[in-house]
Amino acid sequence: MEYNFSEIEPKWRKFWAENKTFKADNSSEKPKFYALDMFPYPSGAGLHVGHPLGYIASDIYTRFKRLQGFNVLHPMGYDSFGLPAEQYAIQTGQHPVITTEDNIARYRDQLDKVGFSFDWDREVRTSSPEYYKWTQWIFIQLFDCWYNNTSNKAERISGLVAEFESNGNTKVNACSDYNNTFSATEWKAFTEQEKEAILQEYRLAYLADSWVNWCPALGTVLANDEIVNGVSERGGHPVEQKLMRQWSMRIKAYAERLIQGLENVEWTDSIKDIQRNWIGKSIGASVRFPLWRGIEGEATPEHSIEVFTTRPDTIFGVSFMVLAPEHPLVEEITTVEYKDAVENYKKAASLKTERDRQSDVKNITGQFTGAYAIHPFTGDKVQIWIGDYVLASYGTGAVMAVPCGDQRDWDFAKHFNLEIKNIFADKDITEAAYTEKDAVIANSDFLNGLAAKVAMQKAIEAIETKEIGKGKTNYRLRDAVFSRQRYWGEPFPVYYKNGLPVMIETQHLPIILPEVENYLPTADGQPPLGNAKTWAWDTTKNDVVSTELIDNKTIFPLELNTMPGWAGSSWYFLRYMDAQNEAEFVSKKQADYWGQVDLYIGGSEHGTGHLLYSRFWTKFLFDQGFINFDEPFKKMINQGMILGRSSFVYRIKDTNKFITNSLKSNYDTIPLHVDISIVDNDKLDIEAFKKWRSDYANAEFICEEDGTYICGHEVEKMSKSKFNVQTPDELVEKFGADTLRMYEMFLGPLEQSKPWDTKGINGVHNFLRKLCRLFEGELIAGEPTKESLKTLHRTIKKIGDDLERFSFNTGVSNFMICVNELTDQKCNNKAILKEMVILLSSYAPHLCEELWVKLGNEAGTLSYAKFPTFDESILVEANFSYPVSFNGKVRFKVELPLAMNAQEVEKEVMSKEEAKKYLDGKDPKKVIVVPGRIVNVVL
RNA sequence: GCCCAGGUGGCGGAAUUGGUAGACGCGCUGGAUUCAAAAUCCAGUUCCUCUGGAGUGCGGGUUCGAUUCCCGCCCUGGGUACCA
Repeated sequence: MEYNFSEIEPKWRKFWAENKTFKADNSSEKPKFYALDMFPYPSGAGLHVGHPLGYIASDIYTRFKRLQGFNVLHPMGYDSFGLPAEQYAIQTGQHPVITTEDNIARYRDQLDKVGFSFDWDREVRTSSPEYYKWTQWIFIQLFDCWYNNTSNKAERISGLVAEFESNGNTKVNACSDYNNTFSATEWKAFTEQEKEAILQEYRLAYLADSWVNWCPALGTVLANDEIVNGVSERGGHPVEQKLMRQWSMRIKAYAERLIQGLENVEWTDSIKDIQRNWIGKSIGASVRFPLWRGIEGEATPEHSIEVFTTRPDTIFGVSFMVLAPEHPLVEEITTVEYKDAVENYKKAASLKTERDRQSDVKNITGQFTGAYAIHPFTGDKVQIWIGDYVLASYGTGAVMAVPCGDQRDWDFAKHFNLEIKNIFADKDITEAAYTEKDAVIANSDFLNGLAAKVAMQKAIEAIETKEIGKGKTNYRLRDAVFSRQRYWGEPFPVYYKNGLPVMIETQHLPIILPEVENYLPTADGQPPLGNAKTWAWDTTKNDVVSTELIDNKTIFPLELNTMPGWAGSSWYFLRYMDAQNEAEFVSKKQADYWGQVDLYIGGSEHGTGHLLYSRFWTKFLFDQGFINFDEPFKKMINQGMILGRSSFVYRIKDTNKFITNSLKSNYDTIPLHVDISIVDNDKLDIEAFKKWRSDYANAEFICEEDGTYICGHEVEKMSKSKFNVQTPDELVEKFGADTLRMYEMFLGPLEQSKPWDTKGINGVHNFLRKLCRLFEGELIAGEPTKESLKTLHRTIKKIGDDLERFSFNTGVSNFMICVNELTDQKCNNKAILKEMVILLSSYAPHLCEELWVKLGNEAGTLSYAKFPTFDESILVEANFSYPVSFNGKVRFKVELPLAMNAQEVEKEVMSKEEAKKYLDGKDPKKVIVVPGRIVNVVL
């Protein structure tokens, strides 16, 4: 049988689509399996071979699960809100809806060519109103909830209001930035305005003035995870700190649960670590240092500086304090004498961008304020400084400086010649601070002689007894800014009444993104939605109306910001379960049936963004009883990146002459990227090169001896500008989808990054052709040979094991071994080939469908066939060829029955001629026999 | 700096529990077939000073036996960072 993939493959893809072969049932007697891929952003560039890598793996796995009798959910969709479509709109005026539609069509076309078993009836697009209706709905739920630290879950805001009305806020244990207390009477006396302002401090989605990362070049704020090395992840523009009124998400409330939850998921250690580090839990104590009032002479407890420390055991080592320049107390405490110096320092610090501050770590700066605090245990006066190594946004924005135990404090003390007390027994701190937590504490009153760990506990006890602080856990995780000054995102279902945000009732959703003439910010600096003419909420008609009608009585302005990219992607896995539901975001029934995602495959670059936010929303939806699981992704695999292999030609400087790779060192050359499509196995197609660009039409070449021009190569990220992008389409065209699927798996372990190289693709293609040759002659129905049965069952075992541990590359190898063996055996037995086809069908589904029919089976039944059962008895051997080693070096082999015990094996081996040769007349000190494994003779 | 992952032939990689290092594929070499080419088939392919020896980044250790376990170091990739 000829391997005519270009005929076979489209035929079966059409068959699957027409017969809805991969439609998932919403209820079934079978066990369920939910396999999810990270849905793509449909960019204009289309897919390159790196994109489908994870999809191929999950597709192979889900096809395997179907064969094992699972009801499989394997959906796909598009994360279709985002910046590139908007920027294209700004440049060309093309509406992002159109760009997005076009890109999705291209993606779909490319995806279809690979033969995935997606259930396309469940497709979601985050930018479609039917979808973002529910994103808006979830936002409203978050707005309507607060976090109760006592019950340790999100609760409705109405319950909080009821509590305020009966008891005020004194008994409330909430995750909140609100520090004041009020009684029930006081609460009732507040105006609506005041009440809402307080409630904002409790809501999980809240409006607040907060320091945000403002990116002037992009004209929007960015979340922490959207900034890399102090510049925007997209575009690399500078980012500055700006105080802005923005929607935020109180993800901090879930910090502890986000750490704890990692214990219950099967993710790699590395991605769990990324999340733990990002959340940044640190255990320590908060301590108040009273201010020393030189003039009044005594400290007043109301005036104190609160610090957070992870080393309360080192409290006797405190010799000064440092506040962040932005700390609110700075102005109050600074003495007249130091006023100008402090002001100057503050100004200088505020002018530094985030990036400057980061790159300037070695440059130690600070300024004494003239004020002193009183050490709560020793009563000593300690100087209060400001310094920009202390961050306003972490802890309390103030530190107790312990130079002997913290390198930054040590550096600061050295630089400004401040005291460095040594409170560690037998540790030298003359050259650097001692930062390990294993020292014995000295010079520390009641902590003397204690190990750091014990001292830590004791210090916290003392701090609590003295009522100057308490044990405390801090998290680095900040609340997530949820507003973006963009057009192409979900509009907020929010209008403003007297400056207060009001949620639109959920029955009026979705609030559809308005048309604008211009996608840029407005002249007065409003976000792009400020350009919309129809963008006001009529509370009598419950409809969006013209902004001209705004009267602030019944018609109010709508929110001009849109939601960030991660809004839609934080819950899409739930929508797939019930994608067509118009009444709910997902029905309880479907959410209960499908439950957690059993297998999630995607890149690890989402470790601090998407994977954290979607866990947060899942926990929230769980708290509110909408779903019954609080971790979205049970098992996750992070596929590695496929890197490009760029080809280079070498042009002699200032000429149009090109030198082949091996001779380039003899000349002064410039390497130039050359399109990989005109290079085959590093050999340049010279004619094609001349045609590639007009300036090369007259190029001259200095070639290898055999007249070929050999290119150099380098492994780099795939990108258009490096001419090293390989699209899957070309390869499907040339070799077929089954070859592409198997080759992408054969490249190496899924999780590893690896360079793309088409050199080896022939090997995989030849394997499929070799397989076809097995089907060329007449196929026989009778008993298979013992040999073939062995081959088959060895393969069943290996393929099954490989799939279970996601080792797809060894899976491909094992198929090759199997086909090589069956070819040697000239196997034409139907029973063997049938099982073989089922095994291979998840890797190479098109060809296997074809062979399945050739074997006399009904078309389309292969996907739901039964995965072959491994029969161990077939592989049982009577003999084993023992490798015999002397001092660990294998010298010869002896074939012996496996039934033999150790003594018999030893006797047999030692009686052999070869053994005598290697013994060389000596007596062995010891002979180790591991039955069925090895014999080792120690001389 | 700290945390995580990794380092094996010319190349991609295999070795699942401490037990024959280099499976499988590419590439390369030689041969068969062919007028020729493609395709296919057969044989070989870790290195060396080759009846032997060395060898899984480097140095040590544990063990009868180490790619695998332990200690120290080097390199590559990823994450993160004045986080108190």
